[in-house]
Amino acid sequence: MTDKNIPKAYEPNKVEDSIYKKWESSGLFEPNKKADNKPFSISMPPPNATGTLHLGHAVMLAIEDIMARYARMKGRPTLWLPGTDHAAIATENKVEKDLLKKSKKTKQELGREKFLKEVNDFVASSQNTIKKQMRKMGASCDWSRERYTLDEGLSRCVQEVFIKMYNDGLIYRGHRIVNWCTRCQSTLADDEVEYKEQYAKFYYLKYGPVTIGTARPETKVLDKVIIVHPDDKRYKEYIGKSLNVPWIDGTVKAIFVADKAADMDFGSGAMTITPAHSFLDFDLAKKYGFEIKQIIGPDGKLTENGGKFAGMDVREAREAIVKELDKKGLIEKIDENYVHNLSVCYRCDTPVEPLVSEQWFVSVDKPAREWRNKKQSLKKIALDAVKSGDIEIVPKRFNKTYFNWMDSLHDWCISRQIWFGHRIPVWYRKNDKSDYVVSIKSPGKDYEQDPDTLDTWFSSALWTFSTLLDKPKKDDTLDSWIERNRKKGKDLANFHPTTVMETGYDILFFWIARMILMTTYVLGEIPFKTVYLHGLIRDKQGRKMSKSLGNGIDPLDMIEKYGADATRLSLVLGTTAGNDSRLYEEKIAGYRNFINKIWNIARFILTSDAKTPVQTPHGDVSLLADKWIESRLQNLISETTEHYEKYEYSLAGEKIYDFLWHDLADWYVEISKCTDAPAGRLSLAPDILLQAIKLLHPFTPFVTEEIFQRLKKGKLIKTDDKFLASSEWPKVSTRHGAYPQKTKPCTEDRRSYGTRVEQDFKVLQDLITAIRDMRAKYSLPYSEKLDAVIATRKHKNLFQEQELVVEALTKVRIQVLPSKPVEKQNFIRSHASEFDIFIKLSANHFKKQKQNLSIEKEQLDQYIKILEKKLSNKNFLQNAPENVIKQEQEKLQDAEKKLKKLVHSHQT
RNA sequence: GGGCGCUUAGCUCAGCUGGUUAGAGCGCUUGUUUUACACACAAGAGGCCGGGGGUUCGACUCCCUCAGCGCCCACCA
Repeated sequence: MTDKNIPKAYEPNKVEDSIYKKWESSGLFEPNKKADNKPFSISMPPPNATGTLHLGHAVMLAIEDIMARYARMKGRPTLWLPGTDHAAIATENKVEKDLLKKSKKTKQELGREKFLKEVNDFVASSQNTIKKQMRKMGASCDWSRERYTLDEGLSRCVQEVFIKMYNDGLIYRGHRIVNWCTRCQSTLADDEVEYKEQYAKFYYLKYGPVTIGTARPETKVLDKVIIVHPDDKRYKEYIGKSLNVPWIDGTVKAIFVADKAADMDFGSGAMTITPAHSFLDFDLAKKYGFEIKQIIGPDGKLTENGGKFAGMDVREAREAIVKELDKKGLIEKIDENYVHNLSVCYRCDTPVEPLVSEQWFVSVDKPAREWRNKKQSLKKIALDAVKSGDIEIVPKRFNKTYFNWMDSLHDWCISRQIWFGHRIPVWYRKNDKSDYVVSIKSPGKDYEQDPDTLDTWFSSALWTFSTLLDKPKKDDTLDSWIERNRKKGKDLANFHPTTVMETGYDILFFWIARMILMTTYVLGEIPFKTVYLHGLIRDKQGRKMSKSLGNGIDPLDMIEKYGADATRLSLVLGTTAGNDSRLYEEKIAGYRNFINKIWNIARFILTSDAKTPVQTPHGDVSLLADKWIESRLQNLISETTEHYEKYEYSLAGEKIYDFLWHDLADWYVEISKCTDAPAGRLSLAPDILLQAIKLLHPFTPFVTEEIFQRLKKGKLIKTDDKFLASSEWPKVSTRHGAYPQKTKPCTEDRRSYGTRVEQDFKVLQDLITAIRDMRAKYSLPYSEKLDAVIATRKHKNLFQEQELVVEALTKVRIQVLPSKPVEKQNFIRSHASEFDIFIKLSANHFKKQKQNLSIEKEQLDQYIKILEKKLSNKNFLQNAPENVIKQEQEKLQDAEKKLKKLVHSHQT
């Protein structure tokens, strides 16, 4: 069978989309019900519904697709569940900005309902973009089960979980200090705050008999408690006393309190506290029962407590207050070079104000539920899930990071003062906030729903199981709903806990930790058995990719230019779990070349008519090359399967790459080209290629599928599989009379790696390379046929057998002898450890070679003499700088080495 | 301050539980229109595996230490 209609170069954008469509419509992305192995499931970390595909998504999709495709081919019912995230603050911010630009209106002006309609419209229109882009990547996820964090089922789940937690006393409303973004007008969780180092003025202020330091004088208006360390001798006399102190807005009555919170070595060792605007001070105030008075309001302006500064925004107030302090002579000095960690909002970069506010919290320390026969807190359970080994984190070192974070976890503030998201299912009686009902439906007309929404991570935390639940019934409670879904045949029963959670290490805390926290609570089981963390993609210099630096790479551009397969390889190969990797275009181009290489191996096989296809794997394989490639393939299958199992995708991919290019293409195909072997021999190529592209398919689904279809159409392989994507994973076998597997190093002789066949073939390769080397060194073009004598005892039979192969690949006719030829005239020689090569040249040619040699040798000799003379010159040695002498010595050594080599290789 | 990672060829990186001659891609040098591929082929150059010390028959690999780079967490009034 031949097919001459194959493009010379693989053209990904001509085939990828249609291949994807065929896969998707065939239903192969849905779990195979006939498969009877243990199920494999993976929840896709949902990209933001309004985002576009970036490299972070691309890596995620590439790795997860590898996992899913591998599992599928291994015969496991495989579910990779896709979805999108409403990304509350991020989306709301975006729409807010657009709105302001478009119609110069704020969201408040528009009103809640209309604004939410805007947001939902925007989501609906942009959601499809990212879904299309995910398909471009080749992601084999089950679109029939696609979910959205704000869809009906998930919203219900979120609210039901809230209610359950409230009833269990795990969600409470509290007046506490929180991080407040004055731009978003909302609270932020601890980990939604970022810190930016910057220079700030640091003021030393006279406060009665002591000096206090601060970078934020505007918060200090009402300060009247001085904390000093109990062991601090300087302030011993004051402890417990109170005195009148002239201060910003008149005189305040200040008291001294001893607490170890004060650092004796920092500043003056004395500090005043601002309970309403500092986490540490808030705790101290609670501890001692001090008054907590708000100075800064949610609008970022000073409240009426700020006296004459009330109404000023923070910056203004700072200036005014510093002026006032200066006027009163209370400024001792100002340090201009103070490095300050400014806290900013992770979404909009606005400085964050810690302030006291009434919010909803999840308690992580209260006893929550039974876990291993003991009632334990959310935190304890989440710690145990990893400590016990039930959840395995890859790479392991992130266990420690996880424990550290979990250990120091505080109660989680879950209410956000934004509109887009899951509204808190709490209803207040009008005019009385303390009279409220927690329920999904309104309890009555005189009730109003809490205007706040839930932290976006609250819904994400339920992702692995909430996406597997069926449609809730009207009167379902969380428990009845879950109970029903635990029944045999239901997705939750089949696929939860999920097998793997794959994501970037940057959201270990945001997401992974919270999923563990919430899922163990709701279901009493872990959300996933393994967490695989990938690293971040950086540019070639190792910098983060960002819009402002303009160093970003758009994965879609790369797919367009080089194909999805090449793009995927560039994101997975040469990387390891948990480590960042660098990406640049040449790297992708390199993998494009590889894809093209595979294409051309297939093209060769498809277009060469000399070979009879192998109908069935058979035992009659007697040629060394056949045995060798078969042995290599079997090793490849066993090695790469092991790597896949251990999540070592980079290693697996590189080994397949190496096999296809450097074993199959460079040697097997080359040999098969030039041997006039009997039909049926050297014709394993189609089958070997098939096995290899199966192994590679999870990495490069498109090109391998395209090749498979063409091999099938050309009847070069025997298969009933509709798609390569749904074919069976290769198994290690001894078919084709393959030799036994390469084993671990033997105990008695560690040098005897590999099989006999592979060793023999290696020697053959060495011989061919050595002859080619001689051709290059002596400038002997391949157009000139040559004769050579190979002297070897050890490999006499091998070389004699492989005479034709050697001749075809080197254009040198060889004669194999057990010893060196007697007549050595006109021979050039090369020596290897187990054989010697003597190539016969014509008398003329030989003379020319000798001349070349002698000229080169003479030049080197002269150079060495000069250097030696220089280095024995006392003057030079005494006066020249050390590094120059060293350089000269090195030059001499190099030259001597070169000469030795030259003489050696030209010996006749 | 606490924790973690990295340092291997010019560049970007592999190298699993210690064991052949330390590998790959790109780049470089030389040659080649060899009937799959110039997105190619062939050959080659290039490495005290960050420094020092230790364990071992044997260390890129394990331990200690120093140096440089990077990340995460905490956060100082």
